[in-house]
Amino acid sequence: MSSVGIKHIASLAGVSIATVSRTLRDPERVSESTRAKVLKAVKECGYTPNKLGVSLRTSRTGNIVVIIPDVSDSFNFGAIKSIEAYAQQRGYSILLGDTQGSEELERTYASMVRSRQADGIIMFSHRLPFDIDYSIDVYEQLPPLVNSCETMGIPAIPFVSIDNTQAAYDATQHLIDSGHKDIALITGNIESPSSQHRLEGFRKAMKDAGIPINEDLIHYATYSVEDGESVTKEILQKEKQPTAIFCLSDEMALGCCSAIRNAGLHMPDDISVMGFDDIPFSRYLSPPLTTISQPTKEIGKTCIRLLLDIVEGKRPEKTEYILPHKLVIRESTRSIN
Amino acid sequence: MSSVGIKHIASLAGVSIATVSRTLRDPERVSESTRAKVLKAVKECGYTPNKLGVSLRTSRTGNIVVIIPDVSDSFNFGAIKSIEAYAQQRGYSILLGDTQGSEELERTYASMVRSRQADGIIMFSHRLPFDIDYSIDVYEQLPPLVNSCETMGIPAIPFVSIDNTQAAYDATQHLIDSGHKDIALITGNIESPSSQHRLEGFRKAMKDAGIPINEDLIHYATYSVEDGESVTKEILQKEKQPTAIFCLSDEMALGCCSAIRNAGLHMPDDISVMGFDDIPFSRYLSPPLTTISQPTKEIGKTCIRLLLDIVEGKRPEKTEYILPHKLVIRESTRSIN
DNA sequence: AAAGTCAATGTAAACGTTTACAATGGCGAA
DNA sequence: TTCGCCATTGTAAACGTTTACATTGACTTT
Repeated sequence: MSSVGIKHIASLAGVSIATVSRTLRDPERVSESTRAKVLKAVKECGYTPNKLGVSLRTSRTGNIVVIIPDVSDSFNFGAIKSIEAYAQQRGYSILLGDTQGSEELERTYASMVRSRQADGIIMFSHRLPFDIDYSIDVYEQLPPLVNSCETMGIPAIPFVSIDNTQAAYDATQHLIDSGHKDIALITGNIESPSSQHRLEGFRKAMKDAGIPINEDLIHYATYSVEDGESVTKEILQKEKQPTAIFCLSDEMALGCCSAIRNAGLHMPDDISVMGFDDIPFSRYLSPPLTTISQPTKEIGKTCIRLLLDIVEGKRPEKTEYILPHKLVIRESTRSIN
Repeated sequence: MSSVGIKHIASLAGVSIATVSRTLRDPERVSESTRAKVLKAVKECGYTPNKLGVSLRTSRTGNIVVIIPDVSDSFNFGAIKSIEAYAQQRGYSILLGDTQGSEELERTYASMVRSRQADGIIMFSHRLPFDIDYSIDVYEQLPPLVNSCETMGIPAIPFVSIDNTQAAYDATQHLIDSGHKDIALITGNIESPSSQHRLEGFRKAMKDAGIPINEDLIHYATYSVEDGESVTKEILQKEKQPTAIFCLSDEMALGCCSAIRNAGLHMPDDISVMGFDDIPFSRYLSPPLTTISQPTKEIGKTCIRLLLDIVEGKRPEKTEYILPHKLVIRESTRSIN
């Protein structure tokens, strides 16, 4: 991979470097004949402008970094895809940063904007990935940043999400309407606002229905297949079993279903399972999973639109964007009335 | 986000910019007292070196771009994770580029190394993402590049993969050993070498067993859930049905299983299903999927190790790295002897 | 013919670093 | 005292661009 610069092209075409630059950025500004000469030289050398030089000069990179705790969590796919599509439309590239949940990696990727390798951040996690000094203006210290699906609880940072409380309320309500009273709940990482809100929604629905909550039926775990499986195993070993299990993510529900099957039980006859997220796989499970569907495409698009506006200097009107969710009833739950 | 540069720190600490740079890169080279002054100024301003400036000067970025047709294909997870882990260990960052199968996007991401935003590429696709001139030395024109799971058929480009032919042979052999003769096959995108080799392995196993191949049972599709589902639907509508279906990816197998269930049939009693890849979900399916397991962690680690060596100037000894696969027998296939 | 306009191009500074080379000064050896 | 050494620091060039400003010369207007 040889390295030709603008100077080389300039001398090859017999013009100044300014003319080469102009030919490439703003072709109208040069005469047709010089343009031809320059483009010929460019083609001959396979010249590509050094983006470092460009970005250094213009202080814009055209890169957006998307920070995700785990790319392998299927829930994020929809959002990522629409983020990519829209970004590309506006001339930006998306750099995906998978952090495996590590705060250190979150900070590493986030530092790409501080160190001028990217123009903004979309963050799928609730931790602020850098330190700020709350004694001085917070706004001034923030890079362009939008929160997806989670919130950091800092008013200056816009976030896009569904109403997790209401969604969990709706899911719980559906189970209650179907006659379930003994409902076990498996949460995601309880430090994340999304988990907290979903738990809250569950409690509220139970309370509104006048069903006392048995705290033993609330299990604290993480949004992973493995936890769904191991916690369900525990649940099934107890003496008194719930008639339904509400998993706060579909990934967990997947593990949950597997544990139920391994115990020789059947869904939804022996036990109902409710998921949350509606990941692409859920409809292919057997039985297909009843769950809460999030408008991931819309979430992604809203995030990136918001972020690019901020990058380009427009402050967003709102700082909270709550998008509608949907209860998707499939075959993993049944009425026991 | 204020923007302080090295100059500002220098004047704040009362030293030259060279000293600031030295303090940060090679602290031993400055006296303890100046070091203290500089570090104090750095902390006060929250100074982070502008990576563009650094990279421009040093012509190294510390970034590796990983180009994947589709992050949502679960098969890639294992490799990505180990790539990330090892890269971080060696001080590099991974930028994930999802291309949605678009050649244009492949080229966009690949151009990051030509435009000096990244040092090398790991490519999960079989298309060369830039033009090269075969009339002059190919080696000279290639950026640091390693192929994962697919090969571009260019000897100068190292690739890491399993022996797809043998793996498909083994899978087919297992079905044959179990008494299956009428085996339907669903391929991935037949332009990819991996699909071609797997198909080849299937043919060879059938031939070696003396079973004539019914070309009507070979279906050309893509490695997606949707295709697995629709093709299986077709298969099940035919008069004479196979006793087994071999899907060349687990994603397809997932759709295949769903179609079988929807047709009111049961696995493995009515029909056996063989997958390929052993994605994380496969063990959680009902019934758990019999499939070929790829050593994704090893593949990823080999790729990144190879690539970083190339980036740092060492030519790899070999250009072909074939890692061992494994037949994983679960419950979606049965013997009909 | 003189003045003014305008399109096309060139010159040089700037972006933020690293680093070769030069300069400084303290200290020990002769 | 003089010299050389060495640790520490500074100066300035370089990396590859973009762009404000200056220059040139052709053409129009008076």
